Amino acid sequence: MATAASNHYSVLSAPSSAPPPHSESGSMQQAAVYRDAHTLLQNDYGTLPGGGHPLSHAHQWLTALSHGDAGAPWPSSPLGEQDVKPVLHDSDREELQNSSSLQQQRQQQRHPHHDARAWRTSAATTHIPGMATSEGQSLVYSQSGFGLMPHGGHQDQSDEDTPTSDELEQFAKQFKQRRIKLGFTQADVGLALGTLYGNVFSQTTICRFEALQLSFKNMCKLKPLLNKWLEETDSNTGSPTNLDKIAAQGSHFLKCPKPGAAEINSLADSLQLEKEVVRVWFCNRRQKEKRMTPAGGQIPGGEDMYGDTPPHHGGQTPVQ
DNA sequence: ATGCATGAGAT
DNA sequence: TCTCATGCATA
Repeated sequence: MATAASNHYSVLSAPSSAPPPHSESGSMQQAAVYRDAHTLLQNDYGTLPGGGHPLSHAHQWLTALSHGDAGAPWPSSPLGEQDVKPVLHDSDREELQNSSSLQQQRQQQRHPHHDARAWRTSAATTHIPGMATSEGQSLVYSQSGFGLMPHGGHQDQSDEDTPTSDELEQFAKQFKQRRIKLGFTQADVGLALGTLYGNVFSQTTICRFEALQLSFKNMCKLKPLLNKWLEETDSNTGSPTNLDKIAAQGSHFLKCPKPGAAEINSLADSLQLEKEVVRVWFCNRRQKEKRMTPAGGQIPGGEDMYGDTPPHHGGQTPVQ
């Protein structure tokens, strides 16, 4: 249960002297933010030290800031169902000595931690039994109610406009799966985006996207690009995967080990492979069949699975 | 995968 | 001056 580790979200630990409510800086960021955050946002912001700014649209989810003002750490959440968890910044301990760290702290801390989890994570019951050590700061993770999108506006578009955090989450997951299946690394994708649409991104960014560690706004911005890349790459690679193709040919072979030109054609077409490739595949397959069936001719079970079959000749093994 | 750093834009 | 988006370097 306490899977705290994996999700870094709570890191607890204020060593010995937990600093009292950090001033605004640190606390605010970590403090709040969760999917529902938006809701809160509006209320909270005003309180920000800087003088609340209109970041409303800016960060829908992640920005949940709290009013870090001295005073109350986080408002209880207006939401309703949330979990409260203790959070602490251990980082401070590293250098809670000087002020210089202030800036960094807030920035750094916030990213990795809450942003991401802000929207999506949450639910998991991971709550740390921990306790707020000395001061007991607690956070509120919301989780279930997300319907979230920015408040009352719109929220259901799936693609073009404002995706739901759920949609983003789903997309990210799907994206990662496909990317892997297609055999691309995060770095590849980032680079591809550059050559494809002009915006190059680093492995870091792609990674963060997949891990939902970017701000909501940022995710929304990147999604279309990644989606486009995915579609393009996908269609390029052909719908069927290499494995799918092999499997398809394999099953076809069972029915007709010696397909005619027409059949090869249609098969090649449906698999988006060159006719020649398919033809050779069948040749190899037949050959293999012979090899495996001794003169006596007692066929084993029928076929060995069709999953292997590396072509000899022209066959290149495109395996990912 | 993530800590730390930085430039850009908003305030 | 703060926040955000992003990247480098590295565990």
